[in-house]
Amino acid sequence: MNAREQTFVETLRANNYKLTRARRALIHALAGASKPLTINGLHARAKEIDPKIGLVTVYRTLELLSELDLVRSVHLADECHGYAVSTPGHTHHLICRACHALVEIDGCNLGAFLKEVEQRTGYRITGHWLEFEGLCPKCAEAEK
Amino acid sequence: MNAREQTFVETLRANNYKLTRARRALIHALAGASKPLTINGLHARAKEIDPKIGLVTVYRTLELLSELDLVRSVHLADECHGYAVSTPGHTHHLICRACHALVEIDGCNLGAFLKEVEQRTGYRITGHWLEFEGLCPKCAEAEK
DNA sequence: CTATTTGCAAAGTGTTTGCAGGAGC
DNA sequence: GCTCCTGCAAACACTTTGCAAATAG
Repeated sequence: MNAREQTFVETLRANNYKLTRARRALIHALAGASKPLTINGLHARAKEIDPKIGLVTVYRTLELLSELDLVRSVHLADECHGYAVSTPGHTHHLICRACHALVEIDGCNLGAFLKEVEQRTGYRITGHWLEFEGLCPKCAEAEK
Repeated sequence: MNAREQTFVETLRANNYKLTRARRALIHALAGASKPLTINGLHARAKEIDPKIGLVTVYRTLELLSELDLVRSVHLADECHGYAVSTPGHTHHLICRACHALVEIDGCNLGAFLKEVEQRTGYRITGHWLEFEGLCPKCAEAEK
């Protein structure tokens, strides 16, 4: 069990949620992922651990984990809904358009641009959402 | 017929697409909008002009207009798929979270940040997607 | 032992496809 | 007149809900 899984388990306990077979399986599937996965992808992975887990449970568990800020949903260009483990704080995502590997970008220096936009438009900006798409070193190499 | 509609019509013609009753209705619905609309919203608006227009045609026409870069899809926080008229070039969107009014932000000074991220990650970044959420002046006023 | 959680089945949404009739050029 | 486009219905995919049985604590 790695550090990520540890956090999941502790957070669930701290909030009085039971640690069931299905939840363990899904947590493991999530914690081991290096890229955002779709609901179906997660279901498939979780099934390897607990073959009985149903798709419905995946939906419900993701909703729960999402409320606890343990996972966060990512919008992929092609398929709208992906889920990835969330690291605390404000981050952005960089996703490889070939293999879908995901890197979290922390430290976001949009501040100045944001202020400029606020002045230009009169809006009060309360949030933003930034995603980068590109090629990871491996895929860039492979494409040559 | 305003300038936007003109562009729509010309682009369709230039690509050998027919200018049908349904397309006119949808174009009008789009061109008059100041905020991104959902499929259903567009369907409702288009129906005011051509009561016979079916939802299916809205889907198909939006797909077409999207291919021609005349509209672009926007991801709203709550409802995933919205469509807005696209102005040419690279822009970002600022959307009021209360009334959904949309402002296009042109001039995007992400360049430096982008380079930094490229160096940090080794990725070659080929695209990005930025959306701001906030309160427009009117709604900010109303909320007091 | 009790309350929560699960899995199944079924209902509900939103989107896409096949096809015959209708409209644009 | 010929082709492209539309509308309908039905198929399809994805997500949510109701409920009885299973299980964690």
